[in-house]
Amino acid sequence: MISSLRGMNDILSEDYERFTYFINTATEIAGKYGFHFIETPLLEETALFKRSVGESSDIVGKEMYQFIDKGQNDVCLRPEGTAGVVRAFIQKKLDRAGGIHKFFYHGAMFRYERPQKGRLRQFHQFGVESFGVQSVYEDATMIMMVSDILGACGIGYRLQLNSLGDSNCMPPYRDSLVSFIESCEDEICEDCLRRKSTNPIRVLDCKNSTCQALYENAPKLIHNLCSTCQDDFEKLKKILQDNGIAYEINTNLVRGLDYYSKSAFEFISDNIGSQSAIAGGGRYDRLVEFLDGKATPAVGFAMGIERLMELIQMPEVKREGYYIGAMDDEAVDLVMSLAHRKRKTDKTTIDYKARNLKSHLKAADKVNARYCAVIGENELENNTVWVKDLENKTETTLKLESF
RNA sequence: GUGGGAUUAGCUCAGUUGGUUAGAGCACUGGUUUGUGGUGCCGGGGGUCACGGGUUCGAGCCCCGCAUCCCACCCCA
Repeated sequence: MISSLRGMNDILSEDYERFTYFINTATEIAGKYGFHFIETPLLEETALFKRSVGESSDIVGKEMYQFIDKGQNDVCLRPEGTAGVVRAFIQKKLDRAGGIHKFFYHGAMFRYERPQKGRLRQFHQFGVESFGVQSVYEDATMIMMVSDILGACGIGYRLQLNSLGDSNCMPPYRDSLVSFIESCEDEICEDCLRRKSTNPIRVLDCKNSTCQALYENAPKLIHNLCSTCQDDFEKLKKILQDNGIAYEINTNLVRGLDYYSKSAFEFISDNIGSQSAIAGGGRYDRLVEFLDGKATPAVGFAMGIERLMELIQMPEVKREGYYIGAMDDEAVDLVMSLAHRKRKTDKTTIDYKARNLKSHLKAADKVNARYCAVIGENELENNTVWVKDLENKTETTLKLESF
């Protein structure tokens, strides 16, 4: 037997119901916020991710499905969604067109990691990207949208916030942090030593307890923001407060992708195991120019659909449509024609075999039909059909024409 | 990449110190007078006990290997 690759799952039956319910709910809300669907390729040039996600990130460093195709192109299955959307935005020259452009997407992402609860090699994200809005109100709007989507699905969360600064305040902060790291270089772990030269900010969320103890005294970016970043961060907090969205500040929230600046946020669930981030995002004002576009402010987020699946409160399933069955072999042809007609307007299930009434009622119940319609000898003689409403338990006999 | 656990029917799981033909519940399926479902009753099918070796008169059970899954580290959605 051939089975699916490690970390790559089939989605069907009840899982599929939940999956599509989420997509539909999120799509509807994104529409209300004025976002439009964008589909980008699953396969992109490797350089796109190296330049956007960043070579220092784990994603690019060790998790990409990268290979050389038959035309000798170095390509990658996308590990995340933002890079492709930004590439499309630039390629369609929307950066030069100016104005505001808002997109949402959903689809498969690929990361070569060891699978565990809430972590797959092929997983699905729903994400949005907003281009051309520099205002911090848009950052708040992103968070409100995530909150709305989670709310509509009945999912509880904790929201963590941080500011990563901008090109004014980040570089000097980085320098002072590097000096600090060097001051205790002998005591930190190997990973941190590597991070010092690749992406020093990342040492802050090192899980090693010795390191954490040392970093207690490290300079915090949040205390070294320039006035613009500081003002925006204060404003963001105020907007969230005004709109009843609770948050906690996590100064160690740095996020694994290099392109973020200013607002960074993560939505956490405490009910799904150790892979607890259900949504994450932030501002990435420099990314469009890093990818050779005209400088354009941007902000976005992504949600991990598989992680949300078990948290979604599904609406109650209602009985729907018809089940049609025959009690006499002579009636099967008629049942077939009736079903064909009914399907123009209603969900209809039929049984090709003549059975007794009880069997048909059982079967109708099992497919969750609203009505069970049966044709037996009596009905055949009179050109009628017997119909029972399985919800109200009422029954009638109708002329075939009026069924 | 590093640990730990698991693997017996479609699913969830029993299976005694190693001893006949490996079980249960659910699911599936047939019947239950040609007339009433979701909740009655009676039947039925379904297993290379993950895979490969080894020990033994004898292995689902013990030993070794391997694969896969799960959980965690790491990182993230």
